Amino acid sequence: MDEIDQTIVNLLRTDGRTSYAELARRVGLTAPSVQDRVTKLEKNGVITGYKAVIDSEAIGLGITALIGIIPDNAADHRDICERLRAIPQIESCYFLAGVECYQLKVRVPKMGDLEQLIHRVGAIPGVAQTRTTITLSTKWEDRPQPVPFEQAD
Amino acid sequence: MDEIDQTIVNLLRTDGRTSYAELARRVGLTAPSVQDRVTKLEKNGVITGYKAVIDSEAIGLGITALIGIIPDNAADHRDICERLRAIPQIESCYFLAGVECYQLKVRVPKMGDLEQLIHRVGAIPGVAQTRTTITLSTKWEDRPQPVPFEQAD
DNA sequence: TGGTCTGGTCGATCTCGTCCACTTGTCGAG
DNA sequence: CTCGACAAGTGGACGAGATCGACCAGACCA
Repeated sequence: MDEIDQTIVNLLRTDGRTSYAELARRVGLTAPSVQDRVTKLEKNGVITGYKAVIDSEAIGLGITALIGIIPDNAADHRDICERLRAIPQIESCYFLAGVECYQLKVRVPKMGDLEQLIHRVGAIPGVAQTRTTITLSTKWEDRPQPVPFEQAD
Repeated sequence: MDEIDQTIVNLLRTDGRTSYAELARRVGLTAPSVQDRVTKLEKNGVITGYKAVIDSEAIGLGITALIGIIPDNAADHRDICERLRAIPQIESCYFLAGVECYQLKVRVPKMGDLEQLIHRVGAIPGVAQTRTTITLSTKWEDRPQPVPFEQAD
């Protein structure tokens, strides 16, 4: 993971469809060697995938909400996690240090769907309480921050 | 935005580097027509970009935290938002319906950086209080949820 | 000194992206 | 009913990109 790898990662992070030829021009190498580096970055788990960024509202997922989960004492986290994973509307799931030990980011088409979703999460064994916050607007999301400095492989 | 567009969006959402030729095979069209559809989806703001997904830990951003912001009465939200945007470590920023009117997702290399960041956010005029929660682990993040149903353009 | 390994270049070949002309189907106006 | 306009797709052609193998230079070590 040298400076060239960092540049490649930064470029792909901002535009995931940049061609190898273009990357090669940017970093001053040839396409095959860039491809080789990218393949290694993928193998090493630095690059874990590529995604098109979609406007949620445009595909009918107009409502975004954050749901905090407070567990009870008997909570089986493995089980909770599995059941959460089975709910497709949960786009992100963080395990937190705090009273609310999970935070979920969910997206649904309508308020009724959110209500249903909250009930479904609340019904999971081990979940004592949930706290939902509606997002009024997303100022920005997943903005790529440049690779901070040289880093071991 | 018909069924074919939805399939294309779903495919690109899971793998943003899928070639037009491959998309064409999947949806039963030719490459040029798929390209035409994708271009339109980009123009209409359905597809807003493409990103490589990077393992934050692998690039030295091992610490993820959520910061809630409680504003004071004199808060100028335009100004707060601008100042937040200027902080690169803030990867996402949501405007919420609640006492904590913003929630930030931040990533930093070390705890010291997080402390510094909290002070910087707390020093923004209009910010009365911040509440930071460390994420112990990210179960999953930005999992693409399929396009829910037919949707007007 | 010589062998090996890593990371790069070069060139050939195949696929893909992209442009353009043509076709088909739909719909509204005359 | 017919005509023209428009949207959406097809097919072909051509240039650019992806990909593979062969080869090369420097680092490292026995």
